[in-house]
Parts: sequence; structure tokens; C-alpha cells
Amino acid sequence: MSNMQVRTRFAPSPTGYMHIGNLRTALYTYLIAKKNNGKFILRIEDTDQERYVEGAVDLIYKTLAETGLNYDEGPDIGGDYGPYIQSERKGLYKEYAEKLVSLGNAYYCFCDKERLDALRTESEGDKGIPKYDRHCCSLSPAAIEENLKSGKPYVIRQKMPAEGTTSFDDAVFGTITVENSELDDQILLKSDGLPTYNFANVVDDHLMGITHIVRGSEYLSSTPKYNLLYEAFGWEIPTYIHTSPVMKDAHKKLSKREGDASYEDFTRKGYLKDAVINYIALLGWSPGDDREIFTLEELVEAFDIKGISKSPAIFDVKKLDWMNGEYIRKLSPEEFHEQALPYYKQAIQTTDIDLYKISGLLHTRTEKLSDIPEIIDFFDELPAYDTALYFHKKMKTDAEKALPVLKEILPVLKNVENWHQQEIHDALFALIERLGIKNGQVLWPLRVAVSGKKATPGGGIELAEILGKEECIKRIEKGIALIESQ
RNA sequence: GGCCCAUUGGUCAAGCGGUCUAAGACACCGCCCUUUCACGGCGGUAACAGGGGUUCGAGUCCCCUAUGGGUCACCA
Repeated sequence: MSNMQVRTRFAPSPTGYMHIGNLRTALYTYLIAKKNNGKFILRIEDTDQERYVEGAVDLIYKTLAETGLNYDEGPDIGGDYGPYIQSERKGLYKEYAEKLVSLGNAYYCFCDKERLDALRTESEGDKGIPKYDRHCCSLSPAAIEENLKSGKPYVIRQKMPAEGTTSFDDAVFGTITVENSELDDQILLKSDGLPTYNFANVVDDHLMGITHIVRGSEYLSSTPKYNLLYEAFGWEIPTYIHTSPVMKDAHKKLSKREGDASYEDFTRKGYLKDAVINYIALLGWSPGDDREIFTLEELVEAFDIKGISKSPAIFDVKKLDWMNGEYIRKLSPEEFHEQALPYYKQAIQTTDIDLYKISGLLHTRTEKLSDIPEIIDFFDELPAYDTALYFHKKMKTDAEKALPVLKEILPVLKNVENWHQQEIHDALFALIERLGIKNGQVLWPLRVAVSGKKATPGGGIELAEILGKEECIKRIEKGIALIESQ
């Protein structure tokens, strides 16, 4: 057991939004650090100036802060291993690339784009993989010197071993071995002087003392090249933890296009951040027992790399919905009310309605907050409805039977002095007893008349109270008129 | 196409050679509760991709096939 402190890093590129798969990677990265009392570091990888999106870095800060994935070192908070933005480290990589050249593990390449393109087209006919032909590998020192002097653009390429195999151990996939002949002499330093992702990654991870690398499985096949780099430098190889992708379905990854792939997409739709974090934690990882509801702290406690699964996981919105509902129900009535308020505003303009009472009705009936407006829109205005709604088999009632009942209800409710649930209830049940009919034969028509809907949060009595005496009576009269007109 | 990787119910998944006539959860269906809808409670349908081995014994180990994914850029 090493006594070295565990250091992990989340290294996103600022390309615009926080993909849910990226967030999950960040989560696992965070959990591994915290589980081992280590440090979690944020590093921005912006070596590709063309893909840089304005504001993307702030979005990364914001999302991480919001979800509680607090990093110990990062661009905005500093640390002993800065800078934490790759573009600000630009000068640093060249030196390492040159060191590799002097070590004999890399070489200058002066081939231009045209030649490389031609090479690629040529090899397309062949069975083999398109690989660089090492044209510049055999350049004489004098020729190299001359090219350099004349200012000819160049890149530095990694020199792969001609034969043998390279293996590495992955904490989730096990040992993976590839033939060195499969490895291309990848570019380490681009002609603009900036490092490629693969190179910057290795150098930065080493310089920042990263001990555990968590990343998507798409990097599995380039990992042998990383290891060769670590070996060439004589650096200690980190623990690799590759994770399988989050899928939309069996074939496609969750994608930006569908508008349901980013963290913001979900929070905008009324999902709670804790529910999202909890759900994605379980998407590709299992605690090994039956537990499913975890706070971030509990995840830290329970997390184990061994529980990460190898196969891709399909994102199931239905299950997220359920879990979100679980989190909503765990909210205190006050918390729920506060969260729901903005959504009430979307559907209710009337000011004299007690929104807090609506919260009481909705708390156990809400899966995601964005569903709220549609559920409660009838409070504001009675929707147009068909008298067929008065039919209910189990209640043994229909429009025809409801008509006289509604007429009986009217004076009874008008007589209610204190417009509260209990009084309304007592009055109505006295009526039921007097009429000698089923509860539903009074209550069902009331609900329909008052809401104009076939499903409502709460029953007729609860609705009546919230609506207020005047409005309630008005709606019953409307109901009577509606049935009579048909 | 070469190479790498994966494959337990519709979905997430437990399982790490015998306790698997395969757990749990979501979804679905049924019942109960109930003035609707939910919540809650109870129950049910549903899976080891296929074929060969190894072994006394295989979901668990090996090989092949099939299917799926990844990767082969001066992108990350």
C-alpha cells in the first residue's frame, strides 16, 4: 500500500455545456478522491482554440459548485500545481517534447498536410491501418538542424517501439495488451507549438501528481501510448479507471442534439440536483447491495471502484422521474412550497388562492416540478369540458344523475358559514345521508364541476376549499347549465 | 477493415465455480387503501446472446460465432 496521497482530476474541455456523462465522470472522480481522503482537482483543457466556447468555463464552475463537487485545486481557487488552465501552461510542454526527442522516444516531423493526406488516401486501399510512414524518423541530424533553422513548420511525434507489446492495467477493465505495431507515431507537439491532448494530459497529470485517472472508455485504446510516454520519462504510471458511456438507447450515446443530455436540461425541467447526482451515480455503478438513495456524503462513504460496470448504461428517464419524486417527497412542506412556487406562477395569476394549500395537495403527487403548471391550471380558470366527464362507472354516476345532485349541492354549500374543509365535508356528508346515495355520487360530480378535469390533485372537497366559496358555487352553477344545455 | 472492449428481464443492476428452481429497483399488470389522481401496502409477469469445451459441478473459467460499442486526426 502506497502512502502517497490520492489525487484525482476532472479535466473537461470548455466546449459549451455540461454533458451528463461528463458530470458522471466528474462525480466518480470526486468520489474516488474523497473516499481516499485525497484531493480533487479541476483542470481546464483548452488546447483546441477552435472549439473554445465563451462562458463554458463559468458553466463548469457553476455546475460543480451547484452539485457539491467541490474541488481542492482549480483555476479559480488556485493551488500548488497551477496554472490549472492548459493554455496557460503552453510554454511547458515543448520542453518535455524536446526531452523526449533527446531521449530517442520522439522525433521532429516536417511533413506537411498534403503529404499526410496523400498518405492516408493511399493506405485506404490497403488492409492495414492508416499510419504515419515514419518518413521524418530517419532524417539526419544535419537535415533536421537545417529545417529548424530555416523556420520550417514542424511537429514532434512519439516514436513507437517497432515490435513487442504494451500492456496496462485498468481498474475496471483489467489488463489490456496491444501490439506495438498497431500504434501510430502520434503527434505530441502541434505545429502551432501547443501540445495535443494526449501529450498535455500525460505531462499535466504527472506534474500535478495525479494518482488516479478517471475518464471515458473511448480513451482505452490510446492508453498504451500514454504508458509508453510515462515509461520514457521514467514517471510513475497512475491507476486508470475507464468508464463506459451513458447511452440514449442501445446504439446511441446521450447526445446534445436531443436536448436531454446536459445537466442544465434536467434542472430546467424541474429535476432536483440531488436526484440527478444520485441517479447518475447508479448509472454504471452499484454499491453491491440494495441501497439506492444516497446523499453525496453517503456516496463518498459507499463508493468503490470495484462497483463500476464495464458495459454501457442506458439512461432511463422513467427511473430518474421516480427518484426525483422520492427526493421531492423527502422535502419538508416548506422546502417543497418554495421549490414549487415559480411553477405555480406559470399557471396561476389569481392572487386570492392559497398556494400553500396547493402545495399540500401536490407534494406527494409531483414527480418533476415542471409538471406542476399543467396539473393546476384549472384553479385559475375552469377549462371547457365535456359532460361525459360526469360519467363514472364505479361511482355509479353520469351527467344525467349528476344534474339533480349538483342542484342539491348548491344550496347546501351556500349555507356553509366557515368555508373550511371540515365544514364543507360535514355539510356534504349530511346531504349524502339525507339523499341516501353513495359518497361518490355526490363527490364525483362536485369534483368535475369544480375542476373540469378527470384527474385532479386532491378531491372535490379539498378543491372547493381552495377555490373559495364564491368561485366554487359559480362553477357548480356552470356545471348545471352545461348539463342542461345538452 | 485492423485492433481493443463489452453482452444477466423493457431499463439500471446483484452475482465473482456449488447457498442460482438468479436478489433488489424502475417500468408494466393485479389487489388493498381511497370521492378522482397520486402516495403507501401486498402480489405478479419478465433475464444468464448462441455453440463448443474445462470441471464432480458454469451466469461465474477458456475458445469460437453473433450482436453492440470504442478507436485508428496537427479534436479533446
